[in-house]
Amino acid sequence: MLITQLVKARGDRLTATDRRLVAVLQAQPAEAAFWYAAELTEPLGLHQSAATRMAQRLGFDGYPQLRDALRQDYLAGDGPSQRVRGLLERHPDDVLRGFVDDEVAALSALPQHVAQAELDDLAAQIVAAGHVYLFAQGNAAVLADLLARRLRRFGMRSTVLTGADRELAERLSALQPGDLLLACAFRRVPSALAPVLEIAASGGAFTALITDTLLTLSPQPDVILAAPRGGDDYLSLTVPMAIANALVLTIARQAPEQSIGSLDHLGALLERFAR
Amino acid sequence: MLITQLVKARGDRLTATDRRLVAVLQAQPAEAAFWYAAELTEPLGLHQSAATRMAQRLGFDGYPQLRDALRQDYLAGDGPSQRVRGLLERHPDDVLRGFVDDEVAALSALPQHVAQAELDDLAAQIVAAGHVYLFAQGNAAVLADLLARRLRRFGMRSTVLTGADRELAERLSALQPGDLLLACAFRRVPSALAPVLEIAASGGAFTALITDTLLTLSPQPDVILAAPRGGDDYLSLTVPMAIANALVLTIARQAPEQSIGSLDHLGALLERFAR
DNA sequence: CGCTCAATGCAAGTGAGTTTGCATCTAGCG
DNA sequence: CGCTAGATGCAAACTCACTTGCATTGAGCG
Repeated sequence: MLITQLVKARGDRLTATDRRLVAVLQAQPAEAAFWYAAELTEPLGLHQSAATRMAQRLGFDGYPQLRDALRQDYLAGDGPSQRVRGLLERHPDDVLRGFVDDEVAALSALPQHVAQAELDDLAAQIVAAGHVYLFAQGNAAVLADLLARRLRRFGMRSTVLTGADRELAERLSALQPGDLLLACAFRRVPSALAPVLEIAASGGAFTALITDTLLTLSPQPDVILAAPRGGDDYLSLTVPMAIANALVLTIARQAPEQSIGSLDHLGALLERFAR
Repeated sequence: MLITQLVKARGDRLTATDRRLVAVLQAQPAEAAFWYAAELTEPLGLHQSAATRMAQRLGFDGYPQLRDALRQDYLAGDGPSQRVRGLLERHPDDVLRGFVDDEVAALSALPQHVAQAELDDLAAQIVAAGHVYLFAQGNAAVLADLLARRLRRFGMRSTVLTGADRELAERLSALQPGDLLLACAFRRVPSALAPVLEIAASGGAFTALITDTLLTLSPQPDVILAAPRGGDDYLSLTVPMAIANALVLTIARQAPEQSIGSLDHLGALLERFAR
């Protein structure tokens, strides 16, 4: 994309305000191609001259010249005609486009498979839980890591359960009634999942599972959030990660004082490190 | 299409010249939405006032009003911003739906920001590299982990660079010419990034960066793959993860015997564990 | 054949959008 | 702490696209 190339080449001259404007141009290329300077700057509370100066810092005579360039770029590369072409004939060489198409399709379908009400339920359980255990094996481990990071930011305590059996058993030995186990597993059932679920359930913990197709397990988790992933051969974590993110957002919504307060606390701690 | 509707309704008042102009508007709706009156009329050897008068005969105050209508019609119908419509009617309580909308929008735009050719270049460098160093801090660390896992499956050696300065320095001490550094950084520049890039570059390594907005760094990486992430407040890793996945797929495509062979090898090893 | 009306080109006038000099403010630096 | 350089807002000046009155042309019609 032209605007990205321009920033790569001349970005060192840009100010913070310029970058805010550029971000808008990147996010809304079609609309921005029509805008006057004021239409670009006013939503950001900036004067229209900011647009002129950003354009000049990017090497153009003025803002209209930048806009012309954006129009050309938009019509040449990303115009609607190109788009339709893209959807019809699959791109044999464009791995990125093909992959993105699959991912978008899978992601768009996610709300049909997971209801907000289910997220609300699980979020409430997590907010109420004493300690959260996150189980994952293999690639799914990055999901558990991500969830652990986000929960930590909210001031919630969690333990990531990864690795071999002995490791798992050790970590689970601290489990108490009122705790919660959230497992992430895809395609195949990890051999450790059944015992972990059993231990958690018999220990009085609430159990939940984020998965793609693993709908029948024994013991059955209390909550299952399941949505198919896109693509056939290469399975990404986009869809389950979206579930995880939406879950985090739902938690933040349910316990705003706790989550926001924790972020403030985090900021204060960070400043003490910066000294 | 709007212009067709207008002619149906008011076409009886149009002159022969008007119809020639309308035909151009119908044939090139995307381009015409940008044109000044003169740009529309001059290719036909007509004066710009012809545009004004055609617009008036179609019921508009003047030519700019007609053009605005064409733009609206273009953006609403054929344009890529049907997603904007989805973003307007926001779901206040459905966190999942809102989040998915943002993510789909950002992901759809990804191919506009990163070209397959760029992925091809970087993939070739990675295939040729002796050792791959993956740098990431904070949330981005999950990305580095994911890349490390995928590369490992292809039989490529990699080192994840996370954590504090001393740790980084130790790991980097093994860096050799012909190695490759792939950094992941978003929104803010991690303080360790500049020295790491410097060390890698001066050590003869190829340097690359996956990012959202960090386009200007010193030293500048050899390759930058940049695409904005969706949403305003909550920034997910969906878009950068898609870049990473597409990169992995591109590598697999470029070095099929190596990547597939490694997977076979992995399967054989797994069986020996299962015994 | 000449009259009338509508269409079109021309060019001056108008107004919206853009640029730019100036003043203010902030951050970096000695 | 004061100084300098750069960034930003403001407002006047300016540019340029658009409109409109007028003149010309051509077609239709008595």
